[in-house]
Amino acid sequence: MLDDLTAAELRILATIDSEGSFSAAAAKLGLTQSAVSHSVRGTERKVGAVLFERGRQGARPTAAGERAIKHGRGVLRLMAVLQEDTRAASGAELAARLRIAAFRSAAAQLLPPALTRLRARYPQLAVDVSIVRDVGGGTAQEVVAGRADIAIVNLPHRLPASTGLVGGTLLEEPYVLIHPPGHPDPRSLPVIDWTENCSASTKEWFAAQDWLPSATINVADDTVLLSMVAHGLGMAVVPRSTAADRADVVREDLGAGAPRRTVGYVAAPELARSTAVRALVRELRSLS
Amino acid sequence: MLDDLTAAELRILATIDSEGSFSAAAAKLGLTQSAVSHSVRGTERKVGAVLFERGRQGARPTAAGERAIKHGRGVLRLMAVLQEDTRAASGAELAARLRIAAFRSAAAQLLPPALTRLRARYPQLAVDVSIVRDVGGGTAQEVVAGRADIAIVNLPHRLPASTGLVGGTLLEEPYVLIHPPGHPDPRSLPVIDWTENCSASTKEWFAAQDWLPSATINVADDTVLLSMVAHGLGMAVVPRSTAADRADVVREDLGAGAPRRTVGYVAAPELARSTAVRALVRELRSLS
DNA sequence: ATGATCCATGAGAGCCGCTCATGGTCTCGG
DNA sequence: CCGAGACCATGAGCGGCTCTCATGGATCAT
Repeated sequence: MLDDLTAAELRILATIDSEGSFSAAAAKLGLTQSAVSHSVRGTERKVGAVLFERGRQGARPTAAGERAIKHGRGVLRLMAVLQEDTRAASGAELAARLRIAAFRSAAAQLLPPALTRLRARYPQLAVDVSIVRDVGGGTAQEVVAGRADIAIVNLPHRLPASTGLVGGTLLEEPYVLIHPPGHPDPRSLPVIDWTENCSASTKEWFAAQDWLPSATINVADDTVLLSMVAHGLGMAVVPRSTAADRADVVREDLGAGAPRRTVGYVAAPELARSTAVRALVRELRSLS
Repeated sequence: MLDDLTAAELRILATIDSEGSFSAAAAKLGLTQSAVSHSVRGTERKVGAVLFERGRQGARPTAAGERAIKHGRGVLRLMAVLQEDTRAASGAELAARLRIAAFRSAAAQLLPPALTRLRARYPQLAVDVSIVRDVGGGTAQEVVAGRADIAIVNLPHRLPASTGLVGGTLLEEPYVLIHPPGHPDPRSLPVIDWTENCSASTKEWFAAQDWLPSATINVADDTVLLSMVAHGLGMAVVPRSTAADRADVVREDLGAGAPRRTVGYVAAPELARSTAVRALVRELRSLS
């Protein structure tokens, strides 16, 4: 009852959950099925609750087990961060693995310069970038599921606060109107929209205008969109940085009422304080 | 290097930090000084960094030690939450201890009804309320220092985001003007201000008025303030709930431009997800 | 010097978590 | 209906880890 749980026990709980049975977890962890059985029994005694329903198909977590597993994963993450972090603070190289989930345009525009500087500062830091389409749960879902340490998100991001994630703002920028060079009346062109575009604020802006776009084309990729605009197929409203460094389109400032997009990040609270995540956030912020 | 740290080791680190020496920590934990020494040596080996500078005055954490201790405290808190929480989920009584830090008026007005309902829901939940003057770091400081699980704060609250706390809004209410009953010209009375009053927004409001208070009296306690107003010593601008249920003062609505105060909470991220903290937040929110 | 603080270290006791071996229970397929 | 093959449970025993009990060494006061 007053006994501590060990990291090994928590790892066993988590592994049973993801593998689905005691024996599979044992195999995965290089242990005996017996060890796993004993261990679970022990933690159940310590916690004072039954954590798994054992059946022929393996083991399923009970309600209590769910909570234990969830918090247990948090403990394990935090302990990993503790080790990496104190090693880093002692002057050793930060030799961790940082898993970033980002939507395409962020990965293409924000991450390269930030990662360059991060690599210069921490050469031993291994970085995984996974590209996630920013629909549904979006990139934050990757953090919730434990597949990423930090997610780059478009703010405001609609995810129940109950997930317990923490985050912050990275940069804010206005949208600009882009159109083909040399067109006599760009606003008569059809609008090219982009699936992952944070459409709420741009839609609002369009609604407030006294002119209406003639038609709408939907495109899945921002590079394709830029190329279509450059070829005269239409005009588009995109974040300024998306259109930066393109000589083949014309940017038109939308003035004070321009829609703006805010890019932020989200991380599990245990990881938000780790050196690796904080270093990345610092680099991303210093870009603008 | 790949070895897990145990909860006992983390507790030893934290205790050395707060007690200042190996021997004092040993005494506090009911261990031998030898055990502490061995333990620290072991964790230093596991982590790969020296965590304490040993001197004649005891032991001081190194930079690496600071980080290990900080994260270690987080791990310990999270492990405690894990145990309480899974027990609660298994149908047992939630038998935890919830430490609340609040400023005086919140403790007096918000907490009593919320705690009544909390007690009805979780009879076994032990609650400690500590009153903290809302100056300087304010109540949030108590959470940062680990002396409280949740703090009631006035928003916006100015604390560096780097502390990694999470929080939210609980309620928002307007300020009202109160003055003695039956006074011919209440606005000619001196203003009684109150040290803990969230003065920024009320100062702004006064500055925007076309009349100026004749003088200012400062009082340290809201009950005293109300009593002074009731006795005709002056008038005051206070949050509406502060003046509620007082028949001996007159409340005057300040209209649409009235200053407002926002009350929120702040908690360590590990604790924000615990059943106890979430239950309290739920109760506090359902008051308004 | 002597004592009072610290922390370090070596040797042993005890506990805890592992493996090994075995047994129980349920669900298949012949 | 009876093995075979999934599961998980349990008891015995071994090894390692972490305690205590001794010391010992360093530094600072008186």
